Amino acid sequence: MKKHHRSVNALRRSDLAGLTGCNLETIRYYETIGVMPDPPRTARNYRAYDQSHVRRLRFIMRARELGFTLEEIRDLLALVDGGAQTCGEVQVLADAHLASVRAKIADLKRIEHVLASTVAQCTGDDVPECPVIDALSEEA
Amino acid sequence: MKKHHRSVNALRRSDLAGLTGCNLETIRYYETIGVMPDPPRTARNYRAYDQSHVRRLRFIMRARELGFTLEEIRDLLALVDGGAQTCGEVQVLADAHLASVRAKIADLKRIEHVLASTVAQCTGDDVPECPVIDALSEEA
DNA sequence: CTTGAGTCTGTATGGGATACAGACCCTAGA
DNA sequence: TCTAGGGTCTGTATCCCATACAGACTCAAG
Repeated sequence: MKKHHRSVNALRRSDLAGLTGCNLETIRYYETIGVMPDPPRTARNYRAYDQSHVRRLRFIMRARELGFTLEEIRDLLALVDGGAQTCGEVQVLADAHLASVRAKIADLKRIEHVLASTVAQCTGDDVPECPVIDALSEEA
Repeated sequence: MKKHHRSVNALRRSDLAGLTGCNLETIRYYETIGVMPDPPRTARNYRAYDQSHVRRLRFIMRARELGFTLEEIRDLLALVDGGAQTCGEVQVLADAHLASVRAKIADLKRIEHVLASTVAQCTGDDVPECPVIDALSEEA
């Protein structure tokens, strides 16, 4: 047994980071903004995490991967923490997020279209005339 | 004639903002980061813009609308300011930007797909079981 | 006991703005 | 001519989502 002087199953910050893949400092950040709870401390003031923290951090990370903002995640967690979340409530949040993701995609597609069709006109030559510069400079 | 005591065609900050639709404070921000030049000042230290500033700010705003970062815009402007930009040089920058836009779209589409197919399983009912929560909580 | 690694806190950085405070100034109306 | 209101000036704070670093402390292995 390694770590035999530490209380059973107590995880330090680096352990939690290792188990979740989350950056060390980010964990602390999540605590200060309140999406992760302040963990209990050892006698020497070290954070002592357990499996519940691992689960919660993974939840947060998966939500972030799906593009939920920390504010949205806070709302999701508030439902879950209340213990009485309903599928309906969660769906409202998820649908709202989905809508904003779709809006961003639409925005970027518009940009991509303009950009691609402009760049397509470039000769790529050693000449100063350039459709991209023209598009940005035009006195529309 | 209005404004007859101001030097001919001198534009104040609010004039430039009005002509371009750019936020007042943003203009100052662009000056501090150097994408807009420090304009000449009146005797009383007021910024005195002219048409060249209008053109440059419009250029910047169009580039921002196309999602260029201010850093990328700085590069574009450096080429233009050099007066010897070539279509080839500009194309390199625009192509790089286009690639990053496409990467973002791909990312968001992946997110959209996961999110949409998960939410589609929601009953929306007043029950605690929810596929979205399950997906975020799963011990994968 | 020493040494290196881990942890603690507070604070700075980044991008891209936006907002506000407190001082100054300008112009139109009375 | 005075005054009231707006505009302008600067510096600094705020937002989001982290990431990084400094300086102090502590822990574990040799």
